[in-house]
Amino acid sequence: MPKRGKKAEDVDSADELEATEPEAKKSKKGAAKGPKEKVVEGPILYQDPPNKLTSPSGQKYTLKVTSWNVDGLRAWVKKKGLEWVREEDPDVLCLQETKCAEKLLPPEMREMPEYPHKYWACAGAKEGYSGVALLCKTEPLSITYGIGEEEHDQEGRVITAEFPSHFLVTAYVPNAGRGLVRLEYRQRWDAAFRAYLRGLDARKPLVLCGDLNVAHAEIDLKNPKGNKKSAGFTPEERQGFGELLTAGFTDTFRHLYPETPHAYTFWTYMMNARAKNVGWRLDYFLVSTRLLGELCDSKIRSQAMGSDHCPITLYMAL
Amino acid sequence: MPKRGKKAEDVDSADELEATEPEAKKSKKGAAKGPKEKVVEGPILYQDPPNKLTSPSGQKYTLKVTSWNVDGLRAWVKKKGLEWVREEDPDVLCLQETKCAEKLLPPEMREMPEYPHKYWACAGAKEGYSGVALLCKTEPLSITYGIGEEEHDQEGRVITAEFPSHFLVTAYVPNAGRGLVRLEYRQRWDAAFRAYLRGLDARKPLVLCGDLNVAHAEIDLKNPKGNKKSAGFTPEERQGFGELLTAGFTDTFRHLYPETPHAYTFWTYMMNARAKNVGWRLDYFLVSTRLLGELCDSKIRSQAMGSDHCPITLYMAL
DNA sequence: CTTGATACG
DNA sequence: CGTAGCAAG
Repeated sequence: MPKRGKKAEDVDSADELEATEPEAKKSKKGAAKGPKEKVVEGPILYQDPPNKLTSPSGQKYTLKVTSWNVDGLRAWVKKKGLEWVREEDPDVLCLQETKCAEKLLPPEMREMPEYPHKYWACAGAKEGYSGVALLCKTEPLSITYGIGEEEHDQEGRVITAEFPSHFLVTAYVPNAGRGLVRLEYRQRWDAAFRAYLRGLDARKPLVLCGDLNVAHAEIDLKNPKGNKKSAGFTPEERQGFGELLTAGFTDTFRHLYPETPHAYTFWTYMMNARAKNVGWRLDYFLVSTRLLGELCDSKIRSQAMGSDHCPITLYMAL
Repeated sequence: MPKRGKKAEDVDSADELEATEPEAKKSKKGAAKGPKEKVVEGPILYQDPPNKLTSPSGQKYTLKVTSWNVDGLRAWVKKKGLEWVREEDPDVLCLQETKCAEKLLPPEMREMPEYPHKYWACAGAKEGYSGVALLCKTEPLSITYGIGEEEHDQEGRVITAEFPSHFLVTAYVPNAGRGLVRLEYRQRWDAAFRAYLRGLDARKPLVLCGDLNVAHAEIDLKNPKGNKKSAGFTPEERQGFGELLTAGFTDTFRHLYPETPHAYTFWTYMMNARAKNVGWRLDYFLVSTRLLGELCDSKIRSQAMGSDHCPITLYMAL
């Protein structure tokens, strides 16, 4: 991800550059054009297609899940995040980066009668860091926190809900950090998390959602060239994601839309990145590959504001 | 000063109490009144009288000084503090609690062609703590920083400007702290500062302004009873102020308005204290007592917003 | 309640 | 750029 104080690694045209670049650009590719024409290159936005509500075999969806990295639950609530959720009305709501101890939850969040079953995981040590939540309309058979490994379960990053037909896992995968200071730890995490998911998958098929903190392929971020050494797009992290797919899981969005570019779920707050759609796809729904017959749609709700990530929604006919 | 999380020590009627108190109050002091009358006890505000621009002997003022604890220069600039200053247009502007390293000064502050002579004192160790400034229209003969004692000169609290007829000292006196953790240090400061001022005063008469972080007498704060153990109103601090007066200096505001109550220069941001005028007089103009013949007026600009303190202005015919 | 510095992203 | 916690007032 882009670093502070550096020259916009992931921004094709920073505001400062726009002023000087155009002449050179036009002289190259606009050679045939008349000198009067003013080239206003608007940002390439992404238009999510209409929701497909049936599975390949024509079954109507029975499960709607929304996942959102809220980047601070309290600020997100103030920015009307909950109103968007009420409109979307998923059966299960998964939140990442809540950054909020349970006792400090906003009352509006505590209430939510639509979701009587609420589960919170918070960072043990550092208050206001990490943290995930899972809210359900119907009660899960069971809930577990973490992935069963001491080293990886101190930061409130994973909640697993067991339902009759499947597991639902929500995760906030550790960021490799500025200067990749935590890349080595991230690789250990990736291996442990993969093993955890394999274990679940051996019992029941699963749905995994959340901020996996990696853009898998070049198509998954605006500026792949400039970010090969940035947290979230290193070869190590990308390969970790690849191994997850190899282990029997499928990236639902990319499965359904294998060639669709400019589909991102995160934009740095810096440099007006969101307005320019200079983003990354870091948030995913992965499913056990044997669930693909039940997959209806995997959506990116780019319009929803309130965080530096946007929400994503999955429809399954389970 | 009032403490966090406690029940408004200095607030006569907290919002929560207002709802329940009136009945009891009315039955006592409103016994003769009809039951229909609704007693709306508005806060007792302070109305600063019109500026007196001449000295007792009838000389027009020649020096106008404004002092303001800005509680963070950068936030204060954003809140249009400078626009108020431009309107007030003093000859010398003294600021306390700038909380800003010189290199981080807002450009608007750097400019200010009205004040070509600008002097900044910042805390050496802790960035964004303490700090005072002195801005002049005419160049002082000399400027010194601190009070000449190592122990007391690490936090950017004093600037002294020498002019032909007088010294001008601006100070941000150390707060005794929550739980009076720094009261002992404060007493050492008071003694050292007093000695410093005595030394100056032996050379030329002086004007001292700034946040002296003490309410001298009961008239100088809303709730004297409840604050005898609060920083800013302990016997130790009050006595320190008394000794300053004994040393040959006069509190100009109180000299001119010996009986005027509800005249404050600070209100905690908490509990809506300013709207209720639950405040303290912590900001002063003291002058060498032999300058009283040249004193025109000492004003409290309670309406000026942008900080938890308001500015004060002195007019002298020097 | 509000400021600013710092950690993290 | 923006959200946290913290220290200080």
